[in-house]
Amino acid sequence: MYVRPVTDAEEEREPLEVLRDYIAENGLKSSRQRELIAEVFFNAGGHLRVEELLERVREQDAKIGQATVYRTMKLLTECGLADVHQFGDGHTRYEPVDAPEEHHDHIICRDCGRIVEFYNADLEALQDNIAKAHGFRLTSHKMELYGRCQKEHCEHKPG
Amino acid sequence: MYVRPVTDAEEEREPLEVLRDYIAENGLKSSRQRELIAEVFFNAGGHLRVEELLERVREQDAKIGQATVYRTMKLLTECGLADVHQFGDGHTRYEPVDAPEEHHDHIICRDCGRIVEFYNADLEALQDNIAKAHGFRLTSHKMELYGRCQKEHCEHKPG
DNA sequence: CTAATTGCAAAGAATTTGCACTTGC
DNA sequence: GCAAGTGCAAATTCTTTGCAATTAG
Repeated sequence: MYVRPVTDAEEEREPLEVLRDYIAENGLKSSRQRELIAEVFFNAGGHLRVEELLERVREQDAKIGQATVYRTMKLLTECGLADVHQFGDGHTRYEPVDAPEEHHDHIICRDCGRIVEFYNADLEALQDNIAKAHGFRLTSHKMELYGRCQKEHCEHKPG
Repeated sequence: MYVRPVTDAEEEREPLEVLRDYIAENGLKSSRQRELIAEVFFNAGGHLRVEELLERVREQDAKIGQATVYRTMKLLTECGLADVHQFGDGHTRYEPVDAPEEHHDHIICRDCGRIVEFYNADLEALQDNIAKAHGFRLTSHKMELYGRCQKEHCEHKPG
């Protein structure tokens, strides 16, 4: 797994802090529900479907409505704290954006559904060049590699 | 737009021919509807939503059911003649696979929704290497660059 | 106080499925 | 003739929305 090097200068801000600031700056209000959903989301390890997230959130507060989870995930996406993915299994997945400046991509196993993250600097640079060559100013990208992982690593079965 | 060089040796087979063979080899049956849907699909230029495809197909035969279009697109995907894409606007899009060995990727404009295709050999090679490095045998990939095209090219508005 | 947020249930949108009828092989 | 394909409508699944009640600032 790629581990981002964090220097003192670029120290990361807590996601919840970023969220609170965004809320304050936009005339919104914080709430117990939003805090809970965000907290569960950021501690969950990523690639969560809304359904899974709702499940985990309800372990802490059974009364949370699914609409609130949808609304909160949209909010987190707006303020740049979450990324949306469609890996082709029909489920929308959200993933925390820990370090906006160090984007990562995904390899998905067609056999077992395992999702592996990777980071490749050459790839990032290449993408920028391609976009420029076509007259685009790049804002983000998604790259998904689909394949089969070696048998010895292929532990889980698709859900 | 990238144009694939076609040599005599790797001459392309007509998609409809490929489809007919697949049907024959798998104990399926051809039908007027399938032929029509496939024909419209391959002549449509790509990135079609099912809804748009259904519309165009019904111009030729108003009685075609939407379920048939869904079922046919699934069939075309199975036999490698169509690729599925989710570009994040909430619509599933299908695109013809003309030349399986010359995959292309997409740049999508966040402002006008324009979808531009590109091919980059370095990118393809890099992907293979990345997959290998993670113990995956690559079967396919999707890469989507999101950005903003220069104003002078930004003609259409998002639909 | 006032406006934003919530939970619920209903509404929507996209896709799949059951089934009787039709059609290709 | 039999199995596969079709069209329709109903059923699913995922997500959004309307609204009255609640809550943060």
